[in-house]
Amino acid sequence: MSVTLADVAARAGVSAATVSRVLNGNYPVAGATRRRVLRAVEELEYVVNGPASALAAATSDLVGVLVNDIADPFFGIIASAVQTEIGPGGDGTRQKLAVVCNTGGSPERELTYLTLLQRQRAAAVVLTGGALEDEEHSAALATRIGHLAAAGAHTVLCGRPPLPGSVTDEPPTAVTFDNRGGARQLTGHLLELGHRRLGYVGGPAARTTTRHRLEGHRAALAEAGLAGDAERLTVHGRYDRASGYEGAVQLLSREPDLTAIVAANDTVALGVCAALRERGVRIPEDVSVTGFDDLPFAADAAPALTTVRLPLAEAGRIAARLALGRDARPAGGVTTCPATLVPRASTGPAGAGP
Amino acid sequence: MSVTLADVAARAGVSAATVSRVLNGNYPVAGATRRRVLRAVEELEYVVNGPASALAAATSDLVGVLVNDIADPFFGIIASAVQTEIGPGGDGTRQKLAVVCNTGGSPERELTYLTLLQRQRAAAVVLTGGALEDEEHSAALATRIGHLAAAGAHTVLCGRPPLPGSVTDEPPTAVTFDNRGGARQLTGHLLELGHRRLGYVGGPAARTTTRHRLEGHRAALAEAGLAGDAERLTVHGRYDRASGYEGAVQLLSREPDLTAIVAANDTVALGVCAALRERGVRIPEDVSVTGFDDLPFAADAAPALTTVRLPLAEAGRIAARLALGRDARPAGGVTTCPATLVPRASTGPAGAGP
DNA sequence: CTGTTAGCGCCTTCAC
DNA sequence: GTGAAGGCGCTAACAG
Repeated sequence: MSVTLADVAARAGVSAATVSRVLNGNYPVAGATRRRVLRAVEELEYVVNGPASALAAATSDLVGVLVNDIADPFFGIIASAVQTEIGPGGDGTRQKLAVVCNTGGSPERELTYLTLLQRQRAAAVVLTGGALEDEEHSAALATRIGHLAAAGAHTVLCGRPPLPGSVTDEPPTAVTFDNRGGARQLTGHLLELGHRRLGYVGGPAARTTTRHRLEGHRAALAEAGLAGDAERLTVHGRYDRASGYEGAVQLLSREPDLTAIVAANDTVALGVCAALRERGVRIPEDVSVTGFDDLPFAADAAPALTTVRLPLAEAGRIAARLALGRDARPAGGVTTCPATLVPRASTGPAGAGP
Repeated sequence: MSVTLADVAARAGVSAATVSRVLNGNYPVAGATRRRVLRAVEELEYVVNGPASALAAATSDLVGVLVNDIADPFFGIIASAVQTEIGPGGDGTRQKLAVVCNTGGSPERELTYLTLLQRQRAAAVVLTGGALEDEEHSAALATRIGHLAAAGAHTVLCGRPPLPGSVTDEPPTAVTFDNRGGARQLTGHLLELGHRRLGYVGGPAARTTTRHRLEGHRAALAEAGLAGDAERLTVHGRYDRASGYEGAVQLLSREPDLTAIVAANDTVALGVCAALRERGVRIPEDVSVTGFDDLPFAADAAPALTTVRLPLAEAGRIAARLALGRDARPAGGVTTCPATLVPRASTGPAGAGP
């Protein structure tokens, strides 16, 4: 049916092995021979059979990228960076393809996809997004990652802390964000502006990202002697706009005198803003609002969001290089990306509250 | 090294063929046998070798998704829908994996990726985003799609018009957006508000999406007897924020009395808004601004963007089903998704201009 | 530098 | 309903 290596070999008057060598460029071949082979490839419009070569070589050109939801720019930006790094124009290495898997934040799907990637003999895997904090799941994850490693695929965590790691194996490499530090700075910024009653709309409980950001927030509060109310002024939700809306409404009913609301991320912050606007609360005159991540839309929101910038693309790039073994594993296995406070119009001096 | 079909077969006391049948569920196997096999699979933690089965079966579980840039929510939303449709929870069919390819809008990369997908023996391909209007490229594209088809992979265009199509082969299926109609409505809305001097910041020239939106705009203008100025008041750029910014500046210098600016899409519109804001031009009191696509951030921009909603997720879903052959090819091969005007705060009655 | 020889692990007729 | 056997197209030693 379709043209094979053997066809090319016949046409070029060489053996299949030689054609393979030319195509993979990992073995010396005489210039003239190489040219003849390449011409035959052209003429026959030969296209390598990926599965066949993956079978024989026991590795494929696929790189798995697990994300919560690729429609969310947070993940889109990371995935885009990964794909750029592994894609065309890369150094000598073969073009790799990114297999994007939406887990929807579900731990089971995370495991399922890891197995599916193992089945494909993926060359590497980048596992993004905050992790569920659950012993059992972590263990299951470690097992899957171990299987992948056994098959030669490095797994790199991106945006999640390193796994506990068994005693024998070295835990997978991780690229993390300084969520704690960023959150600390952010709340510090509000405190400096004179805010004393701060609400917090967090992400889903039992997620590393959620916890770290909340910890940073609490740390800043504690430093200012405001730890007492923290618990009462915290609500949890999902990382979406609706959660921000609901969270703001709830916080306002719990504490009508709030002068600031810290949101789990930019998207949640938009929901918070929407709720406030609907109630005629001015931002930031009455209530200041902050986001997290500094996604592209944050600068264009109404008002422009004060937030914390995370170098998402950079992290994706690093994770990809690490996963492919292009860069050496850092000591300790963890690379931490800095978080930067970005003050904008959504925060201002503490006023009287709504 | 790793456990194979044969190992499972041995453990279950059956032949490899039987195990294969159980795993693929496409052949009758006695209940007891099936259970024994499944147990052996569990016990051995057997994971199918994807490349091997792809080689033998001459088809893989991969579905290609070509996008301009997965970091752009426009594409992220479509890709997410595709991935959801082909992913877990699907009907009986095997879990498929999405291979996301960033073309960056480059025609060469588009071709390269198509070939790479052919090499992987992809089961289907969804080609999103506006197309370059160029005979030669269209022909090359048609050829590649033909090769893919020969290998059993349907290609579905999503968000781009059907390819010319050779005489012999039927052209690939397409899911398109009513860009022309949407643009017509949008400009009609501005005209109704009394605007007469409208600027247009378009996307890259020679792209179908760009042209269709511009045509809709011009059609509305012509209907109102305003075709004369259209050419002079149009600038082209990329589909990004910076282009919107530059475009607005340029338009304003060409025609200081503009009362409305129509942007190629929401992202460009944000750039336009930023430029206007910086110059102290009020939106919409002085100048109205419109976007296109209705991406999630449009509602939260400052001010909320009047735009045209495109059912992106729906389109992605449909394209995926068509590509996998889950749904029948519609008559004519083209499914058109409607575009809906979404009036928000960024447009208002025509004032005196800036 | 190039050809020969074995598989890689699975699917799929074909028999039974 | 199940087993046996051949081959999918390529790579990787091993010779030469």
